Amino acid sequence: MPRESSKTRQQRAVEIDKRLQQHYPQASSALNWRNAFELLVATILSAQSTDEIVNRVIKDLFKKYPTAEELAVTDREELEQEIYSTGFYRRKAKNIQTMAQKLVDEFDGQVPENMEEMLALPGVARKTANVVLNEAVHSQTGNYEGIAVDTHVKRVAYRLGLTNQTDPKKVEPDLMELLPQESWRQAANALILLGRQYCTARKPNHEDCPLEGLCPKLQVP
DNA sequence: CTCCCGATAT
DNA sequence: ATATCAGGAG
Repeated sequence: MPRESSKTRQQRAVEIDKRLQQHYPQASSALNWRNAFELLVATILSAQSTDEIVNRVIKDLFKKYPTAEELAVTDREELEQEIYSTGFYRRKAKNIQTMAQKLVDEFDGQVPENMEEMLALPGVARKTANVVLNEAVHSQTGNYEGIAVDTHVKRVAYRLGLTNQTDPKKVEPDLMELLPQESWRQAANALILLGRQYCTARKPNHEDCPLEGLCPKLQVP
């Protein structure tokens, strides 16, 4: 691996990180959660859905089922109906209930606070685990274990030339190497906002993009 | 790789 | 009509 190109990418990553912090200083999850359990459920529901729809659904959902205990034992079809509009509702309902039951059985109904136990929960992989750990557990300490790579982070990071990978599991270590650990939470949230507002999947707005000058304007893979 | 799946933008 | 939306499991 040539020294020149790696250095250039690293330096651009620093500039991008700085620009993102300037433009999105308070970037955080747009999901309306009040505790780690709510964020965990909300993030499971957010698969192939939008924050707007998920927020609409969880408002009523947590009014009916505020805790893991209540969510674990409720009627499956009733839960499916409650989360229907987020899509994948059968699989999500099953995952949420088995996950909630495991929290009750093994963690006194609480969300575990480390990566290994998070990943052992049904329906939870690195993206969801990183979101919950970074936003609800480590947000004050900055002791992040990884970067939440969702569809926006994956797309924007690729277009910015921060990775040549398209698999989110391979994008994450690339970003972890390029960005300082204390930026991992903020940077991911800022990349999501940038992805929603400017670097959209279908029609990226290069003219008004706050990262103007730092982007090679790569085409979508 | 396929499947799961409704809501919305283009 | 089709692509895409804070993905994960088999």
